[in-house]
Amino acid sequence: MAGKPNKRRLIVEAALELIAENGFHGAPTSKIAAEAGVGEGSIYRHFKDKEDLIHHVYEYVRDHVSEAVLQNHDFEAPIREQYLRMGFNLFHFLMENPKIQAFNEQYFNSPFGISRKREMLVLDRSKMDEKESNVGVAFLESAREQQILKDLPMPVLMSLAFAPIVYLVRDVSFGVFNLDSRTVQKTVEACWDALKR
Amino acid sequence: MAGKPNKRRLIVEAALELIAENGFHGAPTSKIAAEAGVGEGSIYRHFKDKEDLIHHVYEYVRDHVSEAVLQNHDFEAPIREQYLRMGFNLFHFLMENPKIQAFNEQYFNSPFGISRKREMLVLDRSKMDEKESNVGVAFLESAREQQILKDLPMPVLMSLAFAPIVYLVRDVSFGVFNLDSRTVQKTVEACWDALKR
Amino acid sequence: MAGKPNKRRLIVEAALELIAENGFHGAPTSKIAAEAGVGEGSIYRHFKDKEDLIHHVYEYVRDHVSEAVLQNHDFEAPIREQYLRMGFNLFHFLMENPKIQAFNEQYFNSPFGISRKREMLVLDRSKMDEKESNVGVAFLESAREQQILKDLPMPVLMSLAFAPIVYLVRDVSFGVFNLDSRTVQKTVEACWDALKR
Amino acid sequence: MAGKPNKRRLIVEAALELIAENGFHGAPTSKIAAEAGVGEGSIYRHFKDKEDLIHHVYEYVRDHVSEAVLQNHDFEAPIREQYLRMGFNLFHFLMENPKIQAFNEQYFNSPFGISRKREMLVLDRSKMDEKESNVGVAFLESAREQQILKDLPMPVLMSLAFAPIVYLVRDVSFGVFNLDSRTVQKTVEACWDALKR
DNA sequence: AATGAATGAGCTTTCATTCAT
DNA sequence: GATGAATGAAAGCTCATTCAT
Repeated sequence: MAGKPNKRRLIVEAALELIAENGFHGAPTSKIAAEAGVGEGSIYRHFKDKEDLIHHVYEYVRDHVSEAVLQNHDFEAPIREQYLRMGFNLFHFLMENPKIQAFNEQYFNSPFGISRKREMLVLDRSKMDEKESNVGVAFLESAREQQILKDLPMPVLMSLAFAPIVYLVRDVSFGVFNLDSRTVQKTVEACWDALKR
Repeated sequence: MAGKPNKRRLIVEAALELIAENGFHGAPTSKIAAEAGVGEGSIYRHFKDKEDLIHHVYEYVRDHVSEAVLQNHDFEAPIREQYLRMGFNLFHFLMENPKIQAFNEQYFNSPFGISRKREMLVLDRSKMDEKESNVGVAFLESAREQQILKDLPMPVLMSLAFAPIVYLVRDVSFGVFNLDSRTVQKTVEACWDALKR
Repeated sequence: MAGKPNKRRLIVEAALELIAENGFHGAPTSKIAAEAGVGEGSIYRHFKDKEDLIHHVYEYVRDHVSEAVLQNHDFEAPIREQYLRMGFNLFHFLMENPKIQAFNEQYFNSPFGISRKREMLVLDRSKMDEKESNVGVAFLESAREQQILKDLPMPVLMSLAFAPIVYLVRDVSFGVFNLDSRTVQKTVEACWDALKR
Repeated sequence: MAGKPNKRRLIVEAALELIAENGFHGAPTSKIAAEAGVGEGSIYRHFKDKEDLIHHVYEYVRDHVSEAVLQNHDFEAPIREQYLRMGFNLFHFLMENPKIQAFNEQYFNSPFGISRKREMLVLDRSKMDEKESNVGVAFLESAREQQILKDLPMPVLMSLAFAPIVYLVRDVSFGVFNLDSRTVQKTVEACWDALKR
């Protein structure tokens, strides 16, 4: 299987690694190329420019997060169970992939991520949800319709559901403190208290 | 009072403005000096280097946030009221000071902020809380002791209490959507549901 | 005839077009290959390197100019008539083929053209004239021998005969002004005044 | 007098030298800086970018040519004498300053010079003549009004008057052949025959 | 023969920092 | 103290050329 080393992917992963560890400043194209084991010019065969590469790294990251969040998901389970599973999944995935977490934070607080957000606004809302929205939106929307969740706008529900988790992981990644699995569970349950009616 | 233009402060405020608006990329020392109305060399008389300056901008920002959160605070009010007031304050302060919000996000997700966090870990824990922790920690700690809040580690409580607010403000700043005052109120109340026992 | 698409010629013409329109800067080998409809590598099967290609473009251009100048030439006509015809021909050909004019100017004022000139100096003088000299030389030489023209060195006669025309065409190509056919005629006649004894 | 080495001028002269000798390709900013004896960054303190520098080199060159052409000019002398003096001056100046000639040719046949010409067209005609036109225009215009010259458009007169000289100098510069002073004189006189009624 | 992905030297430009004034 | 001209390392990107297919 495979065979071709898939240069494009190597470049994306090298960029992810370097940006996560050193920020955009610490990820010059020369280092990215070296880390990926390709020539500097090859980056520009696969991506229009550095910005384009970074957006593709984001998509790579987003897809992995989405996949992880849905791991072992049981669409028949009660809504609460479904949410707890997603929260738990997200927590553990980010903890085990601190680079992804680190990249995401860098991205969304840089001109790159901002311009991406801006572009998203131009797109039709439904399309945007479909492609972009991190699986969570659809789930929360349906739960809100079932009157299980508080009647709040979607961005608010998204924040209540996932922001504490992401913030916490950041602190844990930086080694500020540690969380045992039981506390993680209780944290996600607390988020549920914020969401539920 | 006043009289001296306080060059140091002018530089800090110029840096805050530029970084908030254009990111670290868009804030070269030459522009900061121009914006502050001082010579380029003068920055290095007041700060060891650019990194040092940026850390001082952070401190400036942090102090303003702390002050804003405590505005009109009634230490005698019920804990819930106290928290709602703080959440509300934070929300409105960040909304009305998008530059501070923007800077904070940039800072905490850049090598600058990370190295700051790393340094903080070296400091004595209690000292850190004293200097650093955004007033909220003391408040939450006492409320937890009174068994009003869930028995969770402080970083978890901090996340539940403030992360959704900060995330939401980011989206609002980017113009993704708008929040009326009533929804803000309900959002902070939802956070309280996550915190309370 | 035809049948083979003559890749070599396609490449030369693509290069001519691009260099004329965008200068040497705007004519990377990748674009030349694309414009010619061949693979990038194929250029190097037909030409040693880019410089070699450019010299061949020049030869292509030179041959076309020479042919055009001799159009409808009557070797029996009076010398003056012969010259006027040549001047007129040159003028109109360059006006109608601005790319050829544009390429020529680029070429003769670039390191490529200069090195070409240098090489020519090494060649035997008579051979050079035969191959290189734009038909005009032989004509002027014979007219000088007949004592119709001033007794000046050949390069001087060539300049008097053709330089004003070439310069004028450049200005016209750039759109600086326009020339009606009658003025062209009078211009060539003026050049004749410079040449004739 | 002097004292300051005038960095700006050093850069302009270094650029002139390198472009004249090696073409635009052979004049990277790094070499220009080295030749001028300044840091690479200093170029950008004095000029917006490389293009800006090149335009300034042109102005430097143009001013020197204009000055040289008017050397020992006697505005009271007969028109013919005045023209012969100008032609002679131009010839000798370019011969003695082959770099200026070489630069000029490069410039006017590059995107730089073309864009300059385009800009010139936008300017008011009279202003353009005043600032730009190489002294010759005013002279020829007045002579035409006095009915001494043929009644031809100004660009035509300019070509007849100066193009043969410039072309010849190019050949001489490249070492194709040599001209004694007497032949130069006769060449300029031949140009006069083209101009005069 | 023909291709075009891959390369890396070399380009223009920026910017944190220094230091003579 | 304060300045800002000068610097040069390092950045993003291009493109002539090669070579495995």
